[in-house]
Amino acid sequence: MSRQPTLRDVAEKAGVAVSTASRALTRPGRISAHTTERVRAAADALGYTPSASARALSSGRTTTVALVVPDVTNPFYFGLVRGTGARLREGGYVQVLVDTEESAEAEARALVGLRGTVDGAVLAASRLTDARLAELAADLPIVAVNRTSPSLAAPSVLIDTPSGLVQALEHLASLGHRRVAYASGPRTSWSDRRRQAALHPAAERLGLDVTVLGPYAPVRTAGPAAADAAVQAGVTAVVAFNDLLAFGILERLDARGVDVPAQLSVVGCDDVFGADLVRPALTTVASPMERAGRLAADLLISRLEGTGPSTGFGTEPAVLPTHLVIRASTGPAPA
Amino acid sequence: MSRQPTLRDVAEKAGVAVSTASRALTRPGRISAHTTERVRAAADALGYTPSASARALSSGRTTTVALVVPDVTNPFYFGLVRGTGARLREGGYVQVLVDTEESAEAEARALVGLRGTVDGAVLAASRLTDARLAELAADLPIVAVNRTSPSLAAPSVLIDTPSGLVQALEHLASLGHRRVAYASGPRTSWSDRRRQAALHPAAERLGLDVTVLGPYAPVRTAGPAAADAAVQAGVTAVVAFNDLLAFGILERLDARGVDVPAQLSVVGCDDVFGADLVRPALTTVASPMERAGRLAADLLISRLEGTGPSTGFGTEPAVLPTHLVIRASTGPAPA
DNA sequence: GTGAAAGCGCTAACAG
DNA sequence: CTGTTAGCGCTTTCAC
Repeated sequence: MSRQPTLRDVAEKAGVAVSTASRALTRPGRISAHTTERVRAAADALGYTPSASARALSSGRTTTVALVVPDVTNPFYFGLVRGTGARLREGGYVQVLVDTEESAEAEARALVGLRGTVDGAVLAASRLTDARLAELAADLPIVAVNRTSPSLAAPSVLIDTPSGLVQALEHLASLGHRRVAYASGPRTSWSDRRRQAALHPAAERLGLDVTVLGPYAPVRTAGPAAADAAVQAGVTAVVAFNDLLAFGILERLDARGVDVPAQLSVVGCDDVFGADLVRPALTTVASPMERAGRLAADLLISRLEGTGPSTGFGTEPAVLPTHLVIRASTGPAPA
Repeated sequence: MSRQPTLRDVAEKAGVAVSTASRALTRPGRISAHTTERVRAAADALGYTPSASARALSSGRTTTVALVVPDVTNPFYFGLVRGTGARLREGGYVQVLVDTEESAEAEARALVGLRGTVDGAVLAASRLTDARLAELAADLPIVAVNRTSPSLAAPSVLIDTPSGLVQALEHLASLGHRRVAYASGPRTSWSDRRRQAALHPAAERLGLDVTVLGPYAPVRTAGPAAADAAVQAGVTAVVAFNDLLAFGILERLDARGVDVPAQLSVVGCDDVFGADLVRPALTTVASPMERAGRLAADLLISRLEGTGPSTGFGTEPAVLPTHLVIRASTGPAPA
């Protein structure tokens, strides 16, 4: 190939002005059918494909949006990826996924770098400080998922995991458990704080004695420590910050010969891939991630296209309900 | 904010020409320390961030590359994502992930849409036809992973799963198995054909009787059918096209009360997340996906920067070895 | 309905 | 070392 054909080449070949060619290709209404046809023909005779950056530079729009996640390989985000992807595709946008590897700095860098490359972004579990987030949101339309803050000038959607945890507590209480442990997540985790805040009042109401263990990293390898701590604490049930942690707990318990659920019940959070693969299958709080993704993309699109509920700014976060999925890892409290 | 500051604003504020500002910001060598400092100061006083599309348009470089996968939520690709991501970051590139949802058309569309947005792309398990692939590769530097073709004018890296399968066969033979089944993948899968081709000669050499079952979709829900077929075939071991399928087989076997590995041994492929989570833990062929990712990114970068082994074109595919991970799902053949 | 021309923000020669 | 000057390929007024 000598050189990618440009719109100019197309126009020349069709015998029209570049502006006409541009219109014919992008706004098929205002040009005569005949001309449009000629241009179209010339375009694919030449194998013409528009330059994204040129188009972006002159129009200010890229029709692509970013989904920024802390870790693409965390199964928790799978549903989100699918949900935003589906809605975005319907809206004619291309989705690009950016992995920040749990780093606030990488997240900020990506967001800055993306300016001009994407029309907007959906931020999942953003690690940014409120201030930095607000600052970046001023430059790029943003929708946050599982993250919000008073100062945040962007729509957000929240997964109501705290209420799911309360359901888990009720479930355990109904099985006769009295002493349960909560294997907490990272101290810096906003989600963990929300969960703990919901846990204590519910425990009180249900007459449950809740011991907080941890904090633990939300990964499988942190499970053994949590399992040992739970056994030590003498509880009959343990609720984990997330499924990954619960997987590790299950493994350790198995290795120590502690029978689940006969001696100890285990509850996870998120219902990720694998939760029904482990033995015993994990009772867990399921989040409607795909719905969350669709909703987030929806909010972003209406913001981008000026449609929808005014600006969406200052709106209360959309809160999505979760539900408890009861599997084999929970059972009656030991006598 | 009224308007994003441009390089021009920075230059004005610093009292220099835009070109000087440009150089000060991007090539800190050729400008006096003093001027560079002034420009830098002006830039962040204004909160200047360069426009990606303008830069791309005029320089022809975007410093971002795409990783195109059939399904981002398939754990098989996790290592790849990490590998390319790491190498790309080291090289100063931004990685964007594109999910084609197993559709050749979406893949082609993405690739065309990406032209001008990315400098190149790593294609994992491309679904495109040879012709279409060659055509697109002419427009955009591409490196293929687990896909190659005679006509392909792009470097490629292959995972040598076939040899891993042969190791699995040897393992089974050494355990006394004589009759084994292969639960095959999609008929259109290039990988499956390669695997079958390796399977038969090895089986012959080892004196194994191999029955091919399927084809099955490479998903967990296809497992039960495969499990039933294996039982019906009267084999003592079954090797699955991939781990997902093996998971489904394990589940079904458990449900039917068939003891693994006492009555039937099961081997998977890929060693994905979850393989050591299931019970019994799955014996499987592990692929060095992270290495593959690094290598692919490496090849792409040297192609982009004109470094490395000439063009890399016409090069033989790089082949990466796999190894068998023996866990609890395989054992001695039943007497 | 169609053409001419003016940039979008930046980089890259080419002069000094 | 720094300023001037062209564009990169496209969209978009503004005329005709």
